Amino acid sequence: MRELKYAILGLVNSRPITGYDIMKEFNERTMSNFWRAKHSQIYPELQKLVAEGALEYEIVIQGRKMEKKLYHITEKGKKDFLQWLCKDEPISETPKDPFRLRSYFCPLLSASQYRRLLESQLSQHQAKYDLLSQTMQENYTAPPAFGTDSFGDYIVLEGALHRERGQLEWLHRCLQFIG
Amino acid sequence: MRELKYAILGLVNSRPITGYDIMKEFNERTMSNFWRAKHSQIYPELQKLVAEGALEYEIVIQGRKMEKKLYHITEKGKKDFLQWLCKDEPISETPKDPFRLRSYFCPLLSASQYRRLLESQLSQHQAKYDLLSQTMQENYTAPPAFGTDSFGDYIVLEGALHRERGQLEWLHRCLQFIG
DNA sequence: GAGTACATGTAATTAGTTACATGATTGA
DNA sequence: TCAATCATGTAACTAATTACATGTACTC
Repeated sequence: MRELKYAILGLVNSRPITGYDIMKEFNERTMSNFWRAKHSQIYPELQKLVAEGALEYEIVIQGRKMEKKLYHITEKGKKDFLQWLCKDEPISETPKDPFRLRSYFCPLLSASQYRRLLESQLSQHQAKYDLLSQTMQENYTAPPAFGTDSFGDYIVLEGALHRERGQLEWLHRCLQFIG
Repeated sequence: MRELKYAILGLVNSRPITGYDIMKEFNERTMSNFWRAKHSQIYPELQKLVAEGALEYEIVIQGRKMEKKLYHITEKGKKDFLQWLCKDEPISETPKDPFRLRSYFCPLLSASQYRRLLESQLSQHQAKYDLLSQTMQENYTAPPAFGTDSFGDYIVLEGALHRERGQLEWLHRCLQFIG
């Protein structure tokens, strides 16, 4: 489905950007709440998108001589992206989840062993939830209006909070069962 | 992390089983709520597990001459599996989500276009939730005790319900914002 | 006899991770 | 000058999907 392609096109569409900054978006910014990619996947994809005519780049000199490639979207890239954006696709496959896989086989563990695993998951998910909560508080006093630039950011952050909340509730329920 | 390996070992550990039936577990049973695999991935992995000494098989004749391979777990396989099962691993990476990717860029769509996408997602997730709900009602009058065979089945079904509930709540919240 | 489900495989491709590899810039 | 970060790439490998390929058994 070339999702990485469209994730990149979306970013370049919003502003001229380097491969390095695209990587930061994927791994450190809001984007990381629903898509991640390493630089080793991003750079080849950028080259492919230039070859396809969806992107162009200019060389920019940083400092004395370091070369950066600043990518711009082309008309073709913009058309491609907007066409993808409004497509109504069936809900994606249920994501693979290694902890649920363990949980499925948990009757083979002792209660104390499984409790230990649950508590570890719980504390990590709680930390993640707290961090998301904090980001929300620090960045939004009120929900931004639909159509404003930050609306996308806001709703996916809301989505991440809902997802973590569901996860935490489930983990608490599991703990409750094993007593 | 060889998760497919352990998913298969867990199934074979519970009973002697054919590759075909493993495929059914992955794609039609409870397992499909947190792990999926096609037969083209399962059969080679089974061969690998036999080569590793984690599984053995016997040929069983079905009808006149059709050969089935009935897989059994070995002591080594059992040890491998139990060792994996009690391992406390860090929470898995946030799953990739194509609809959230679209949502992130939704300010480029009109309200009616994005509403259409949201409503489509909503009805599909609602249908999934209803199906899970029904499965729960049909199979469990009361939660099974920890340690019983059906406990694993039960909690991952609970997990799937929590996940879908979180997703539905988020989609409703998005709809609410665009009015 | 036809259609569906049972049963098992391989080949080609795409997606993604880990490791290898290099060099410049910035701030302490 | 040292360390962290900026910046860009490739190679090897693992994971997963799609397509190709074949034949049997069961039920209507």
